[in-house]
Amino acid sequence: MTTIRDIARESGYSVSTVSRVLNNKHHVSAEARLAIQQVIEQLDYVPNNIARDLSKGRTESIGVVLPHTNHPYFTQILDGILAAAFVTDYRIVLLPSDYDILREQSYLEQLRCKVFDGLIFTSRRIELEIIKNYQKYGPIVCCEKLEDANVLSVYSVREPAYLEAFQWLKKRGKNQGAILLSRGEEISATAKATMKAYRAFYQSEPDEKLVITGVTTYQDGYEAGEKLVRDYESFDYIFANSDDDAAGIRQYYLDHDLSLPLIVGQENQLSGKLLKLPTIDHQLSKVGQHAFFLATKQSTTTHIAVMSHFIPR
Amino acid sequence: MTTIRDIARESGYSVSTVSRVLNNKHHVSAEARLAIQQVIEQLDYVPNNIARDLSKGRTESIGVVLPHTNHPYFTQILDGILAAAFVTDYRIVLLPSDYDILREQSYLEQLRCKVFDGLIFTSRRIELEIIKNYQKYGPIVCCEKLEDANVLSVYSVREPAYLEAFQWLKKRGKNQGAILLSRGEEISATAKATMKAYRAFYQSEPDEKLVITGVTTYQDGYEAGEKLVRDYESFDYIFANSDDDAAGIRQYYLDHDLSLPLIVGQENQLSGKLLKLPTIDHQLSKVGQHAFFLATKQSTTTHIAVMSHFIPR
DNA sequence: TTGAAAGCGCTACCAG
DNA sequence: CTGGTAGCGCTTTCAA
Repeated sequence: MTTIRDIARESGYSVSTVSRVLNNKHHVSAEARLAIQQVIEQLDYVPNNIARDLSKGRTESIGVVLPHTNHPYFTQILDGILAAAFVTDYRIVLLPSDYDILREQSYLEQLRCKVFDGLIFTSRRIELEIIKNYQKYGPIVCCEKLEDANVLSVYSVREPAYLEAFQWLKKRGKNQGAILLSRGEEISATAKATMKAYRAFYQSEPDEKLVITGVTTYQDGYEAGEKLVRDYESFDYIFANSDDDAAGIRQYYLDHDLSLPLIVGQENQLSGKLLKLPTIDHQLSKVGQHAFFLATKQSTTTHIAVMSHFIPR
Repeated sequence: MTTIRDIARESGYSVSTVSRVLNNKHHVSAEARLAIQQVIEQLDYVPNNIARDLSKGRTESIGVVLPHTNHPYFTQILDGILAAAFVTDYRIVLLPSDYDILREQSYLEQLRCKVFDGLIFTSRRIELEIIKNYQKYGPIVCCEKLEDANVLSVYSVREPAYLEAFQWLKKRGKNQGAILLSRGEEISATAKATMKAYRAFYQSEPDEKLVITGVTTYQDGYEAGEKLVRDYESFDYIFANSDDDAAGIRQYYLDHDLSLPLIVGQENQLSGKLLKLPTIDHQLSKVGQHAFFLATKQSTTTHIAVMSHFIPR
C-alpha cells in the first residue's frame, strides 16, 4: 500500500506539502503541486480514510437507529434521510434495534466511541434521560415530539389531522371507533398522540376493548379484525395504524362475509390508494430530511414540526 | 477525552496490559485485570473506534450500493442484508447511487480508501470490468447472475419460475403478452432474464410495442397502461415488473372501463395479495443474506443461486 | 512556501 | 505475565 510518505519521498517534497496538495490548501507553489500530483497519479495513490478520520476526530457518518424496516414509518423517514445525505459527504449507517434497549444503548456507546458523528432515533424504547447522557458525544435526534427543549426533536404534528379525521367520521355518522396502535401508549409517542387526539375530540376515554396494540402489518391487521369481531363491541369505524393494516382488517371482514365498518388508514400507502381508504399522510420523508439536518448541525433549531395531512376518500 | 494512556498511568500498568484487558486477551493476571477495569469504570473510559480501525486496517462495515429504495427489489435485499448483519459486528452503510456511474465509481474509490471492508451492488450501471479492477481492495458482491467466475455473485434463478408462469398463462388460453421491465435489456440483468425466458418459451421475439421499460412503481404502471392502450396491439395478458406496478396498470384499465387482461405481478407484495394477482417471489431477502455472507468472507463459494417461486392466484 | 516533528489513540511485536 | 515501543497513515503546528 502506498502512503503519503511514499509520495513525499518520490516527489522530493515533504509529507506536509503532500498533505496540503491532497487537501487543496494554500501555500503550495504551482510546481510543487504539479510534481506531487504527478507522483500521486503514477503510484495510483489514494489517502487512507480511517487515518484521516483519526487525525481529525470525526467520521462523516450518521447512525440511524430503526427497529425494523417493515413499516412505512421507518422506510419513509429513511428515504428522507438518504435524500438529504445524498448531496453531502455523510454516510448513513443503518442500526437495527428491534426495540431492544441493550442494542439501543450499544449504539449510544458507539457514538461515544466515535463510530458516528451523530445519531438519529427513528423510534426508541430507551429512556430519554439515558439519551441525554450521551448528548455530549454528538448530536442525537429523536423523531418524536419531545417537551424537553434540550433534546433535538423532529416530528409530524398529528393532532390537527387526527381531529379532522374524527370530524369527518362524525359527519358521516360514525361516533364509536376501534383504534389500532403499533405499541402501547406508555411507550409509543405516536400512540400517545393518537389517544390524546381521541380524548380531545370525544371528551372521554375509549373502551379498552376497542384499543388494540401491536398492529403494524397486513397480517397484524387481519388478526386484529379477528379479535375485534370475537370480543364484539359496538363500533362503527376503525382507526387503523397504517393503510397496510387497514387492508388486513378489511380483508378479515370480507373473508367472513361481515359488513364492513368505515376504515381510516394512515401513512398514505399504496394499499390505501388501491382500496380507496381515507388516510393520513404524516410527511415522514420530510421528517427524515430535517432529522438529518439536525444531526449534522446544518440546522440551528432544536425542534422541528411537520404537519400531517388528512386525505378523505 | 480519556485515552488508553490515562488508564495505564492511573492504574499503574502499561498501555499494552490495558489493551489486553480491553480486548479480553490472555496473559493478564486477575488482579491487573481488576485494577485496570476499576480505573476504566472510574474514568468512564471507552476506546476510540477509529483508532482501533486504523491500527487494524479494517472498518467492520459493508457498503450497500442501491439506486433508490422505491422498489421492493432493493428493500427486500436490504432487509436480508440487515438480518444477516444483525448478529455480527458489521455495520451496514447505505450508498444511494441513482444509477449514476460516477457515484458508483466513487463508492468503489471509497472501498479503496478503506471506508468499507466490502461492497454489495444490489444493482449497477457501471461496467463489470471496472468493478474487477477494485476487487483487490476488498470483496465486491453483485446481486445478479454473472458468468464471470471471478466476480462474487448472488442472484435469484428466475427462468424456471418465469417458464412456469408462461405455462400457467398458456393453460388459461393466454398467449400474447405485454412485458413491463424496470430498465432496458441491455443494462438490466433482471430484464435480460425475463426476455430470455420469454424467448425460450415462445421461440420468438416479443412485439417491441409490447415491451415497456422504466416501470417500477404504481404510477409507472398506470402510465404504462395508458401507453399500451394507446398503441393498441393485440395481447391477452400483462407480465408486470412488480405487484405494485401491476396494480397501477390494473387501475388504469378500471378507470377507463376497459376489460382487464390477465395480469401477473412480481415480488409477492401486499398489493398483489390484496388484488389476488398471481406473482413471482424472487426470495430477495435470501439473496441479501447471502450477499452479506460473501461480502464478509463468511462464505467461500463465489456464486450463489436462490430459486424464485411462481405463486398462482 | 516548505519541512520537521509531534501528535491522533490504539494494536502488536518482541524482550524480559 | 508485563512493559516498551514501533508502527497504522494522516493532519497540523511551529519554525525556518
